[in-house]
Amino acid sequence: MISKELVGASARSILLSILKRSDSYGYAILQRVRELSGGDVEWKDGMLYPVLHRLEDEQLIESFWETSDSGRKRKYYRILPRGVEALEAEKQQWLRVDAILANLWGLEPRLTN
Amino acid sequence: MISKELVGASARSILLSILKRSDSYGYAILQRVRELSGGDVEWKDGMLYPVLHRLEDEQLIESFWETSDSGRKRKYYRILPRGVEALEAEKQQWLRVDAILANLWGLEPRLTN
DNA sequence: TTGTCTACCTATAACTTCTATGTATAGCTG
DNA sequence: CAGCTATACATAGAAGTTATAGGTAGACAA
Repeated sequence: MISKELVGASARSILLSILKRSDSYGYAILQRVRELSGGDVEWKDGMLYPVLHRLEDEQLIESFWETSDSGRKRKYYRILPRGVEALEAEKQQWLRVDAILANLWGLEPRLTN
Repeated sequence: MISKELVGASARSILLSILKRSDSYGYAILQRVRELSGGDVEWKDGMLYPVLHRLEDEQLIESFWETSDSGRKRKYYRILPRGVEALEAEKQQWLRVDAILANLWGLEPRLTN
């Protein structure tokens, strides 16, 4: 299990990264995260939706409704240019902190780009 | 500048890592962090002390007073065995999340040991 | 018709964090 | 020696965040 601080600190980056790859909707995102983390990161839906709404408020993503073949309605999210920029900034910050920790832990620094 | 979420998520690991290397006290820790991060992580003292007290409450570290040559009193902190274990756990968590992000970002996975 | 999975949403209690502020001493400079 | 800066520690409380628990509802299978 991953601590809630870490989950919180990585949530926006993970969400934006998933949406950068392709548009998606809440339920599918939850499954994707579970899959990516091998079950270590267990987001509840009640945690995900407020974050999505927040990202939308900040105009990093936008949403649109679609109806699936089964007739079920899904609210899709799409990353916006501002979101791509924000993701890049968050990535740089993550790598910066990672470098500090790697240094303290005597790990090889990551070769960025 | 690093976001407060990331600062928060890394704070305990950074503190425990510093103390694992050697005992230290608040003011010196602040300077060490500033130095390690090249100024990117700017902890205020009002942010540090509550975290130190918290770690002490959790018995991950302990404190003792010393008087420096200059006659100034300093409250030193020393990592406890439980703290070393906690640090190792936090490290594993960090690396786990880092692996997820590295995957999403198409970076080389870090070779852990 | 009962249950499970899909799908979305929100109020609020609980928690955390930062700001502002306080105390006090050492040592330097004019 | 007055005034300033750096050192050193501490906490109250405002402001903010987050997780829990709860709610709605349709599709589908047993």
